[in-house]
Amino acid sequence: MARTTGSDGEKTEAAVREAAAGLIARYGYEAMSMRQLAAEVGVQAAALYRYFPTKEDLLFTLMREHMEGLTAAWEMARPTTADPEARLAAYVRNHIAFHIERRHSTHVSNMELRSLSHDRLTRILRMRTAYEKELRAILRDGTEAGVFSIEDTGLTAMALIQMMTGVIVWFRPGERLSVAEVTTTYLSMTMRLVGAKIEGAAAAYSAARPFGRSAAGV
Amino acid sequence: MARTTGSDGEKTEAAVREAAAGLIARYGYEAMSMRQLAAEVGVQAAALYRYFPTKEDLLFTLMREHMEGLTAAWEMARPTTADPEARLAAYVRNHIAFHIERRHSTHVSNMELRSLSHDRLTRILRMRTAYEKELRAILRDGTEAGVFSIEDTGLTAMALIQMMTGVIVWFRPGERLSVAEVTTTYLSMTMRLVGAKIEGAAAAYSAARPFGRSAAGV
DNA sequence: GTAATAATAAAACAAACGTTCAATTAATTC
DNA sequence: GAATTAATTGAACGTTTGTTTTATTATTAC
Repeated sequence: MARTTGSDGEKTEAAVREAAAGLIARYGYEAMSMRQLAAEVGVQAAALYRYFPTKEDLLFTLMREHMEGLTAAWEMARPTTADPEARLAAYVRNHIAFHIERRHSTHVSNMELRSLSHDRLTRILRMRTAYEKELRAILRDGTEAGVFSIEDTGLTAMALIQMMTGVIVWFRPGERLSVAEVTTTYLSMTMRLVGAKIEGAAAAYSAARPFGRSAAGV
Repeated sequence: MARTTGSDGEKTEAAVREAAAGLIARYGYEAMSMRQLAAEVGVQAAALYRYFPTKEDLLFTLMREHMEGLTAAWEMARPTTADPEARLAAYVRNHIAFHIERRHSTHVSNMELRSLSHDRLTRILRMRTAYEKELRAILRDGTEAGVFSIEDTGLTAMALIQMMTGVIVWFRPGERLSVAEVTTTYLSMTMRLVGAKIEGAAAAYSAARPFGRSAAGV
């Protein structure tokens, strides 16, 4: 056989991306074979090469789009206010919502960096650094304004990001806690961790913002 | 050739473990070939099978010994006092020290769980759960005693562990910060995160820290 | 309806994989 | 010093890997 009835390049490519993210998240990049991926999509392995020249190109595409999506989400969510607490709350909300929503690509982007070529690794890390820099700026501003008490901005930023991203390791939608509850708790922990001066600030923020991305699911 | 001069089973096995931890941490379990590992050790691939029947046995051994080591280290470090703050401080210190000291096997144990068979995965996860349970007990005791203010014990435990273990992602010995400095800062962050009631409690525990109080605001 | 193009299948490739086996030599035992 | 055991090599096995090539069919354009 050859071209199949109803076949469509765009649909196939999208199916490949989604299946790849799922398989790599579950089994790992090296462990996922192109034949396994093709079977998941419902095509032959050779068909994959119409969309991605190599396996690594596929991996890189997933990672690049993950980082572009994260950056874009933050640019949408970033508040205009200069208030460090409000900005930090927005950062936490956006980060958790995005990563829970895209668990698979988050796993891929965090665990499979070592499978990228040097150049591509550099490109992904540059995007990641730029994103983290936003958090450091918030922490620095807050410290200088006296609303946070932080010992080391860079170290605190890393600790916060590890803590927040770690949600995807144990969080499963539909279990004990909702996304909104998790986000609220993480927001409180974050505010205490950075020593936010105003007591109950976290609670105030979580009460005042029932919208936001998908945080309002309950 | 056959047996080489000065060859010793115990030494070779130790060399295999160490080289395997390093290679798996750097390239991943699936990406590391037995030939690559053998070359690192300085033997032929077939020689590895004298010590580990399969590649997965090797992985499992690394993980089991990592968890056994972590458990043993905590049993040594666990204080006899009932004071939740002292116990939490000891837990944080032990966790960070152990994971920085064993970066490679930590990477292996955290990233390669999916390559274990079902039974072995269960065994490793059981050990891990038991270790994490200790932290939850401390947090619960502290909350009941009124010295911590925590919203969700289980969630806080996961957040803390992710935060602490995340150190190995960015920490490199001999760079900007020493192990002692990192530990001190993480201890402060932890105490604030759990809402330790006694103001300055974190500072008290880190009284011996080698740098100033609000040193790095930049 | 016919020509052009897009999408896929089927088969094949060399390379690399984990693992096994027989042969061989070093160290140990008595 | 002969017999035994421990440690390792070198070659080979059957699979599986990512990828390429060629042929074939569905869809689109005119």
